[in-house]
Amino acid sequence: MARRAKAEKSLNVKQVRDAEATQALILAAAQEEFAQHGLTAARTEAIAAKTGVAKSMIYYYFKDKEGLYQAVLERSHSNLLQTTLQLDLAHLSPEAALEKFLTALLNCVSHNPKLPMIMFHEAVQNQGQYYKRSSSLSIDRTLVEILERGTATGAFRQLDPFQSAINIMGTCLFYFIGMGNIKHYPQGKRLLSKAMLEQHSQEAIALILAGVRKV
Amino acid sequence: MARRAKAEKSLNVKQVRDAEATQALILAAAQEEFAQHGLTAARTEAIAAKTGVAKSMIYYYFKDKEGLYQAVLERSHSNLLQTTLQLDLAHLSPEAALEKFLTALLNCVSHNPKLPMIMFHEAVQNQGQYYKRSSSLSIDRTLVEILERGTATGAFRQLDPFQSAINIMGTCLFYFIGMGNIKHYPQGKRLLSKAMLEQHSQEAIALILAGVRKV
DNA sequence: GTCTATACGAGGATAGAC
DNA sequence: GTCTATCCTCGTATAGAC
Repeated sequence: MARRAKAEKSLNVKQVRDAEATQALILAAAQEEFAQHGLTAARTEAIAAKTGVAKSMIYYYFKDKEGLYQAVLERSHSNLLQTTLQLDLAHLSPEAALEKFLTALLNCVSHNPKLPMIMFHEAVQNQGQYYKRSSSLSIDRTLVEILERGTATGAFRQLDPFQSAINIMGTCLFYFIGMGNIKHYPQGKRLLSKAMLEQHSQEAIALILAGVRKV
Repeated sequence: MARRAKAEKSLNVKQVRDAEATQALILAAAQEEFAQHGLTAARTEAIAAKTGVAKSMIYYYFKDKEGLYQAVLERSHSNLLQTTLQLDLAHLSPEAALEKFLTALLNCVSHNPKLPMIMFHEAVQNQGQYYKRSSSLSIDRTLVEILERGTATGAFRQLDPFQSAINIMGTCLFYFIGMGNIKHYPQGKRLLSKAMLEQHSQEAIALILAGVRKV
């Protein structure tokens, strides 16, 4: 109970016997664990320890580890999915649309840096079998469409929209995925500080916009 | 024995009782397994099954799972490390140096598409604790130096070399990491076909060179 | 060097009290 | 809804024969 009270405090939750609060607690801890380890290597034990609730609550609310994983996956993607769908890019020029899209994307992941790690584990470990269901593919499709429009109007140079969409996503997301290796680079900056995240967004957008623009 | 003979044939190995051959067999299978699952989620059982040798041979040659992991990590990186060190970029213009570096990098990973997956399991799961030792940081340092030189001479636009190096690596490597998710995108192409790999290299280089060049 | 058989611990999942 | 205690499978690692 001491452990639970502490965990609750750090996450701004109060009641001691509240279904929703407990679920939220578990989901938050699970997101961290799955982000670092992926489905197979994640430990329900570790998740329970972080939340302060009993391990069995995971099974009570989510049936099994896989159920919890799918809940985390869906919850993590929904934010980004909502955001990109609400952008209303059709009336913008390709370049303006691209910049708006990238700003939204980078803002999302800056506020949820675990998301790229989760996506990555899902891609590599599970070959995207769960990702497939959670129709997050629409994010990529949005980007491809912007690029297609830009090459058609001549605003962008001749490029392959599909390949370029992948490479652009890489430019934005790699920072978060490679963090664990990057941080050993001899330079004292905290990669998740507000200043560094802001700088990363600006640098990524600048690189991409310059990279696609017609010369 | 039937299983072993088969595995040996597919990897062009012959003798039935040969220390080096067995080690190579295990290393090859382990690389695949670790690439997909990372250290913790990898199964020694699965590695043994792929090779056709008994599970206990892993422990005979590599002491334990972690020992095998480190051997795989070192072996996987050495190729890329060798290549980048031999490039002799100092006498080239920043732009030429960058193109040569990128070509070498993309060529390496195209021939060993598992490498980026291994690097990033290492980054995410293990926070780069093994990567750190295997002085592979020199690859990134090479790229940072090219960018520093380019901004100093005015060949490149004003950009942060450290941030840009990360983003550039992302442009090149994300394709391989995100493959599991990307392949579900509704388009019939095999991402690892020679044609697609070649196209990816060209698109990535084009995007990056255009992205850093002074306008 | 290679195999088979097995010990042993870790971790997913459940039972049942409160 | 939540906890404690427990079951049992899976997976690492070793022993020992060939």
